Amino acid sequence: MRALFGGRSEVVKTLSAVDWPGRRRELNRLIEDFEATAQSANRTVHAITGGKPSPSPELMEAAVRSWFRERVERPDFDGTADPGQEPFTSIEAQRADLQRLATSLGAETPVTTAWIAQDMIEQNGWSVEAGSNTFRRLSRLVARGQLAALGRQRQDLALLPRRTDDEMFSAENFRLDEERAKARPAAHVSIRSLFAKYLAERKPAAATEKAWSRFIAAWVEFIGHDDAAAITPDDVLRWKDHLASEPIAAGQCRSAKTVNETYLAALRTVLGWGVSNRLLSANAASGIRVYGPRRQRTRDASFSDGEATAILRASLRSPPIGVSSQRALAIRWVPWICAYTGARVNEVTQLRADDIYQEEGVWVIRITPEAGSTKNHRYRAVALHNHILEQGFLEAVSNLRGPLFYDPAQYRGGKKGNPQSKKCGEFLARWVRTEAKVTDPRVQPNHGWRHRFKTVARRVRMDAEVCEYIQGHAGRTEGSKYGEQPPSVTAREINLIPRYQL
DNA sequence: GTGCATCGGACAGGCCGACT
DNA sequence: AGTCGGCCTGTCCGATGCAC
Repeated sequence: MRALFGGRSEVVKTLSAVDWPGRRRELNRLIEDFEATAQSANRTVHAITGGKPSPSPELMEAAVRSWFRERVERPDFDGTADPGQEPFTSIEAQRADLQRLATSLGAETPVTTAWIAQDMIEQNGWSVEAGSNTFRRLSRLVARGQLAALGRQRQDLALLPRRTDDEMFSAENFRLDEERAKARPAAHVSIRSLFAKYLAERKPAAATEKAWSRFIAAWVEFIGHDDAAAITPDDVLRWKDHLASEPIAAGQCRSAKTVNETYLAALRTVLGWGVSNRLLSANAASGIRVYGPRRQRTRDASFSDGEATAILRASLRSPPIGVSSQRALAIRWVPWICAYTGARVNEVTQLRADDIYQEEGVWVIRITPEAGSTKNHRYRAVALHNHILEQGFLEAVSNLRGPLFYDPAQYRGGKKGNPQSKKCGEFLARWVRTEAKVTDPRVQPNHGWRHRFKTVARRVRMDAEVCEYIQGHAGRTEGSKYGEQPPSVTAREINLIPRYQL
């Protein structure tokens, strides 16, 4: 192995890039190179040492029986061959050789026997050296198979009933082979490789990849192996109990929802993918779930009037000392946009300068997965409320380029699951707690706007279908998925929301 | 020291396909 | 078409680390 790494036991590389994104890219490239080298080295070592199993006598016998069955069931194996034909006579000529090999140790291996044996070794992925004892043993078994096939052929030619002279080819032995094959575990399938294939095919959102990677890792950690085919329902049950009873922070346990719909769902889905792609025979996690108490709600999820005005008032105060211009801009405008459009906070924090434009004479914001992500993977354009325009939002962003609420230059090369736009949303959540002093843990600091938007929309009888569109909910009925909500329509409905008087 | 980036983690929200 | 539940995604919070 060491020789394949230039005789070294350590690999040291120095990063040459001067900035963080560059370094991260360089590091990723180096890691990829290293892993590729390690993999190819592994393959080389594997090829040298075999790594492949040496077959047991039982396995070899079974393989010869399987060859025999295939041979005699082949369409060209019939009793019509003319005994005078060349192939027939040559087989007859080999008969004596085969007989000698099958019964005595020192005999020469006929070339056909060697070919069949070699083919068998390759087919089964065995490690058997030509000329080794195992090879000779296999050759003798193959010779017995050839003799039995020959005997069968002679019986067919002479229209004699088929009879098995060699016990090795008895019906009972074929039956036992089938039983053993059923009992034998399937080829090793690692749960990590299944997950990787699932990711490659499904291409889930970055947030999902981030979360599920942890769950799969937690599973492997718990069960102590990586073999997906070896997982039993009892294993999964033990994991379920462990997850539901393990104390997490503050002496609490995970909720049933967390266990069922994140940890178990991830495992179940990945195993299910394995089953549907014929890599596994059963989904060991299927149907396993925790039954826990329902969560109780003791207040409305939307901001109260007092909370809403507290946040909006705080947005007008000068921002905390030291925050970047982007964060200051976020504090000033994001709460207002959330209040008047009911958008998800990160749909707003990912807005770019180009996403604010005029259409049909109406100023709109474009919320699009291109900027980062949207939950329903769809684009939408939503009018800005007159109150936002009057406060000078357009002027505030008119000179900006690119993302409005975070600075791409600050990017250090983090994964897609932790984008800067989300961090801006998290920053605002903290700001709501500490600066705007909305501290009730039963209401979410940003998401509370979405609930409130819906509540207010009902109060002013906003058109329900347009409201769904504005908030970026997938259409509830088939009909609502057709057609568009033009800016003039969203403008009309959005301006039904009464102005916040501070 | 501090602001921002990153990651780990719990869980709420909500899409969407299956089932009537 | 409406309902339901599983799957998936986003929100929120905590901890830690780096650069200025």
